[in-house]
Amino acid sequence: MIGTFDLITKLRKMDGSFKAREQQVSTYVLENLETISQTSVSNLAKACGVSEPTVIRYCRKLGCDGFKDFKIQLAQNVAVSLQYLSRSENSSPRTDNTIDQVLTGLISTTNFAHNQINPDQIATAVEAITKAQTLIFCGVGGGSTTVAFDAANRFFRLGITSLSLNDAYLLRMHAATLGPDDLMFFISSTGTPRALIDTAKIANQYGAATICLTRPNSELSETCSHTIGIDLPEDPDIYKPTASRLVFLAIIDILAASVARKMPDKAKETLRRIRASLTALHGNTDPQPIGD
Amino acid sequence: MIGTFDLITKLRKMDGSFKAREQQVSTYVLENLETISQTSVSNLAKACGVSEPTVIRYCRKLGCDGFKDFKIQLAQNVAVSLQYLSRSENSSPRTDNTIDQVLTGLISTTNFAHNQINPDQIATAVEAITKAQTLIFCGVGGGSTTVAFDAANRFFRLGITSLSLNDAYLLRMHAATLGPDDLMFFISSTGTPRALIDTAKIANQYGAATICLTRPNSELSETCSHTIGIDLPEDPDIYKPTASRLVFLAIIDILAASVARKMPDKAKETLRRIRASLTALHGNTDPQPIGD
DNA sequence: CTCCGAAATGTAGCATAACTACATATAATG
DNA sequence: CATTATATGTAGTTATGCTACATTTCGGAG
Repeated sequence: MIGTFDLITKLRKMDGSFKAREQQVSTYVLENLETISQTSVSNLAKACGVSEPTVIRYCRKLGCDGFKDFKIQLAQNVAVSLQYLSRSENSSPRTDNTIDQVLTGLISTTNFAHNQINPDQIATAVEAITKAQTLIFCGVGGGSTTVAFDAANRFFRLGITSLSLNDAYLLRMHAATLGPDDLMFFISSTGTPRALIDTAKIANQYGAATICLTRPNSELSETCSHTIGIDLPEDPDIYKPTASRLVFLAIIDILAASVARKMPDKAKETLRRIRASLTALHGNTDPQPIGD
Repeated sequence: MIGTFDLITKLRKMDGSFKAREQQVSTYVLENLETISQTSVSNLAKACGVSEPTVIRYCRKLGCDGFKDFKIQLAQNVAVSLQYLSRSENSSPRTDNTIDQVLTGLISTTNFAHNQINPDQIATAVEAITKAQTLIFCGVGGGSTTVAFDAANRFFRLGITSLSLNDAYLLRMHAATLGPDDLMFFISSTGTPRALIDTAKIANQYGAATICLTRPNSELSETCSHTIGIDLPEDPDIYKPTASRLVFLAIIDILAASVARKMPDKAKETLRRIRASLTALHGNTDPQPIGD
């Protein structure tokens, strides 16, 4: 929808090639970019010493639907262009821009992930999770451990029995206790840890579903029955921690949200109970991350 | 100029505190952020099963001049949030856009946080952390527990003794063992949990540094010696998990990266050792999230 | 010149959008 | 159960964006 191929640029580029009256409009617009969105055709026309239809024809020439569309596109362009200018005031000297670096990294990694995520894989995973009685999230090595921990924490809130494991022995032991109603979910950025691969094999053997969130075509991915494949670039700057686990967490969020929407009643009730159980502690029922 | 201090955020923040009909509008808006700018009051009202004035009142409640203003501000917000998410139409049918919703939420929350983070507070925290011998990260309630866990995991990689706690008893007990060389780092999205506040008091008493990453002006914030203040909107759609803990994690990343840069030699050596210890397991020294 | 025709611009009126004032319904309170 | 408050809807007003058509302007052929 947002066909906004940088309207301002287009406008500048075409400037000069307009017929006399439209040029007047163009000049005025360029000088008042920020305020146009609050103006009406008639005002703008008056300000340019031009008739209303001229303004509209001008908008059309720029590829907009009409004045309305023009205003919105322009407003969006301006907002995008100006967003960085405004943030310099409150922030101090800013000698070191680690803040920018990390947050920019997070955004670009998110964007990168967005293109990689295969909705079908998500859908398949969601279906499997919905069917499962018990979820076991497995991650080893630190980053993935965090993700697994958080995942269990998310899904139990939906009323699904969930736990997370990160110990190589416990992984195998748990796998051996599973049955067809259970699901083991493996998290790994590399897809190589032996502990996970072996555990997946055991789980498969006993008929449990196995899903992994990991690099596609990795050994772990080959072993599990479903894969959510994602291959994120690691920043070689060892001081700049990777954003990949954040994206993994975001994917867990996607799964949790999708699952919740498939079973809204149960989830709603569970969350209500959880929230109620917390009210006594906080005396506060505002929207909050349920459980701090 | 653009008074648009992230309308989407505001909208999410206030969500839940609306009266019934306005809530209906809010819900619809949140689910159709991108298309609102092309809609008219009457259409929107119809789509929500609500009367036109209700829609307008809703806009006013959000601080907009009227529907017109609302549309423009929202369009600008969406543009800023979405500029990163490449709208590639490779993404399949898109019947259910949970993926987009979660990732868009993450990005807009990140942008929002970017504007809130005070570099001075970060700098102060970094200095304190650099001086500390032992770091104890404290978070209770699930989300913050994850963050604390991950934080300890990050900082130990820099060669700083770090652990994380989430048990109310252990928190207090540990606090009682601390001295001036130690630092307790509290994580809470609300800043209200008793366990954390009490623990901070104990830690203060014994001369340990206390830093919190939480809502500014909260009780926790008042108790600690330093605060990294951030007040994130919670998405009241209980099915859509909050992005706030992801931003918290990103802030931890910022801290870790900053600390690492202040002590590059030690950190580098530690990371080298960690990586070496893992090579045997993976046979792989490519840039990777150190430790899967 | 002046006449024609095409391009450029304007006029006036229409449909719809946004908004307002007031009326009705619903919930809270004594 | 009556009485306020609060929430929501109805219907009508104003302003906005747009369209169909009229008028002007200008370049060139006769």
